[in-house]
Amino acid sequence: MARPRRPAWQVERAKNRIFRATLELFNKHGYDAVTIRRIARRAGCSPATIYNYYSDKDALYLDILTEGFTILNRLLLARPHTADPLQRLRGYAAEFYRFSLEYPYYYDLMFSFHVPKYLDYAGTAAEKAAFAEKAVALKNIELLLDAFYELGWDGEPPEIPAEKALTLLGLCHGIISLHRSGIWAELDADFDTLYFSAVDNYLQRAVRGKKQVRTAGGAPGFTDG
Amino acid sequence: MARPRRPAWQVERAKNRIFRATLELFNKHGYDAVTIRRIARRAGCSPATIYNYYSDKDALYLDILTEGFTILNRLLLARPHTADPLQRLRGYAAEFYRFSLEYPYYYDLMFSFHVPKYLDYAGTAAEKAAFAEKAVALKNIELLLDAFYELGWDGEPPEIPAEKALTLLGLCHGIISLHRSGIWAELDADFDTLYFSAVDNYLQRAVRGKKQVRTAGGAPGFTDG
DNA sequence: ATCATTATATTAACACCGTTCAGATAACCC
DNA sequence: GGGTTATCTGAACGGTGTTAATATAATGAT
Repeated sequence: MARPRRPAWQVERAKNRIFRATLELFNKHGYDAVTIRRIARRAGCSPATIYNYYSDKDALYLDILTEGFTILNRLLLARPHTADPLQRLRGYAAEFYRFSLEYPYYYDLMFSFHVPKYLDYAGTAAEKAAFAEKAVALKNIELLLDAFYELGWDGEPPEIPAEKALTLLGLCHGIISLHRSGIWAELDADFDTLYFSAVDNYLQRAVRGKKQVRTAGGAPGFTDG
Repeated sequence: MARPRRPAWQVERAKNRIFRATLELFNKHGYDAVTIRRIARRAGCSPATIYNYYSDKDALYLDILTEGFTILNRLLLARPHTADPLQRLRGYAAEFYRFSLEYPYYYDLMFSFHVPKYLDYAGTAAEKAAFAEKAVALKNIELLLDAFYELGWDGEPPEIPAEKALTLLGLCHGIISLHRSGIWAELDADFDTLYFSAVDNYLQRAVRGKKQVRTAGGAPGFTDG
């Protein structure tokens, strides 16, 4: 026979050179600047070579996406741990906000664009990378979940904290996203205080409503559509 | 002299043929399918002709954007008017939700993508179209504003209803956006009930907190960033 | 050492994209 | 009809993601 495959670590190293080149371009010049040809130039290979390591550009973005969730996770975990879950959630919200300002490219990729995510890769060659992406993304949500569990009370149905966590995430993202989309650029609302007071109000509500949450009976009047 | 310009209505008619071709492509096949060449084919002209009527593709999207806000406005106004502002806001939220499902391409264009908006066109030839876009978009927000004003009390500082309106919009958009981005596709949270109970809870809070709103003193503890 | 084999890399192309510009076409006034 | 000019278009430019054919290079067997 002839020429066995390179050992896995060598393949990984070559793949990593492409990934790092992509990352540098992405960090410095943003989403649109990441083209196969520029990546190739920076990685010191030909454009076609990239397709030996990534099935297509989307698969490459899947790795970038994972990096984004990893950065966010590192930021969230880097905060000094506060025992009070409410205070912790406030911290998370503040960190999330800061992340959106410091890493706007990542933010859009992670939360705004329709970049292929885990489910889109089920059964494909990139499934493993997609699984990693999902896992890292979930780690962030789990931080919220933990805090809301602590904030809850004994016997609280387990779907309640999940609902609260997702709502908080939605609230934070919604305000950031609308701000970033430029929709209310003309309204000159003070974005900063809007964000923080909205989060604060929501959290206050989540804690004050402890005993009466769910007495509303599941959103009456909304079935009218 | 020779060959005067066509009357304005004729120019407008030609421009409109391009616009309608774009609209049809956009409605049927979405953002990515709208290419200058496809528009030209459908409008029965050459790609270059389009540039006689629109300075560039973004200017064309500005018109599509306006159409989206117009559709939304029509949907919101088509609802039977309810005297209770709270009930009306619920209706708006439901309609907003339905809009995101029925017009997903518009939704992304209006609220998610970084499409050039009014401010980006200040001083350019497309400023007039940009101004129309802004005006229509604001009409939608004003519906929310009106309801929150009614919901308030005499002597309420005027920035409070604005804050509430934008927060509600942020909340609605955030949940929809995260859902659409596919982030929590794997969490199998019931998206429907999540959306409506979040909105309901927020509105309940807005009405219950009438007398104590703002006693929180403007989001303490958030300056830590 | 050479050869056959095959993993890896590259070259060159394909079919697109948005945009521009020189030139064709066509409509009007004189 | 001729001159003028508004309007339209074909062809091109430089870009994109992707792929098929080809070249390079490394190894095991002879």
